Amino acid sequence: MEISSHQSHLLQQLNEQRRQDVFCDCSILVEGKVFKAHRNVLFASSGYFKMLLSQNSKETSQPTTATFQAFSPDTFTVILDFVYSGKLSLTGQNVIEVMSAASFLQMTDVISVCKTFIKSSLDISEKEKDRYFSLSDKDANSNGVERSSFYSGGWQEGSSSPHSHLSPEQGTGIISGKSWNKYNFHPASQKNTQQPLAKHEPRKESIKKTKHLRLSQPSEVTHYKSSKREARTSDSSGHVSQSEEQAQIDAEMDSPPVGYQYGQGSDVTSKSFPDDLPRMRFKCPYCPHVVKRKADLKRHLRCHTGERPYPCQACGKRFGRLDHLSSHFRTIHQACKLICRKCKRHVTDLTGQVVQEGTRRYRLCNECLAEFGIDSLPIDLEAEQHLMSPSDGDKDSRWHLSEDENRSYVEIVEDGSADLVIQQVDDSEEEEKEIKPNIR
DNA sequence: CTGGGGAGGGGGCCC
DNA sequence: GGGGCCCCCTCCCCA
Repeated sequence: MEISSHQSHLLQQLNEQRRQDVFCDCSILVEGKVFKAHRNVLFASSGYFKMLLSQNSKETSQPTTATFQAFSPDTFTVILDFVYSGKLSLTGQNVIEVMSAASFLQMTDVISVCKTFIKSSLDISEKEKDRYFSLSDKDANSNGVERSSFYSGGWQEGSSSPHSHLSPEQGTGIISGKSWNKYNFHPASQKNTQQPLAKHEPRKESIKKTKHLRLSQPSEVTHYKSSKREARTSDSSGHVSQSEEQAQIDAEMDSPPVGYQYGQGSDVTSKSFPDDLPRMRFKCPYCPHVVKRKADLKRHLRCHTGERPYPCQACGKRFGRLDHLSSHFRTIHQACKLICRKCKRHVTDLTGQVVQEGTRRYRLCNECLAEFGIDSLPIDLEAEQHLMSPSDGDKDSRWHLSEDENRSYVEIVEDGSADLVIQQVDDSEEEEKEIKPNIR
């Protein structure tokens, strides 16, 4: 006979003991703030503590003290509250740090939930953008989703699916039922978890990453490839099956603790964890990459999440970085390079002209123009400037066009590649008027 | 098949 | 922290 409330009751009791500092035999110091806890609970919840306390098992008479500087007390509060309640309080503000801390502490279930949270946030973001761009989309749902979600890792007996996943849309739910603590000991038990790594994986870049990160990683597939690239990768080596992807996650989970491997500002006072490396670096929860700045980590994370918040208003191609969009726009749509596309010679407004082919622009020298028998066609530079000039506002609305401008945009886009438009360009003037895509 | 060039993408770092 | 520049690498196309 099994009493279903026993587990939750037991956890509640332990939580009460923690709050009242009863039987607490472990102190965790986080940036000067002391957290009391039970080593049994920490051992059962975190791979990191398991390793730490295992080494300390022969000295059980001594209270264990651990010090962390890799994350804030607030973050550790979230983690500890989860350990003792199964409830994870995630917000858009803390999710990265909680995930980083969970990675450090080898709490794979927390990492999974954070990943799901981030992914869901991105989904929402994408939906909102799509809705914004699509005037006809009246059926968009999931409005007003609370970005701060409360994840309840249950000890509930009735949780049938041990790996059910939540999204912020769902609000509250169960992480992994009564067996959540098992993950910490046996990360491989996540093999069957339906946890997507991310909505959009970066294109296959394993070779490069291997070089940079000194870690072999399976190829990854982006969903934003150009058609040809997509066709090639989707049916060849670029394709990664769900199981392979999961295997990657498992490999990642099986890897040594972040702090142990990279220093990451951690310090365990009573134990001898190496800490030679620079402190206060930001560790990517998806890969071994470490950056110095949080902003760089945020940028780096986009290559895992596939988030591409910067669409080119001229061709629709999306970019994960504004500078990449700018570069793309200058190169593709502005013909900034003063080089003849055919003969590669340097051209100026006197020796060559800008050719417009659909939304693409490039320069041809007069000789090549004559060779191809293309006559100059007038182009409304003013309109072009209006078309390309971003308006004020947030990053999504910067490119929004007035109705007239929008019309001209559509016309140009629909020009197709067959029609070539020659534009007289004064280089000096163009530089002054330089069009800034998506830029303030 | 191969090499060159274009384009995209990632990291470091400065402002 | 965001924007932007520079550098480097990879992929892809094309001659």
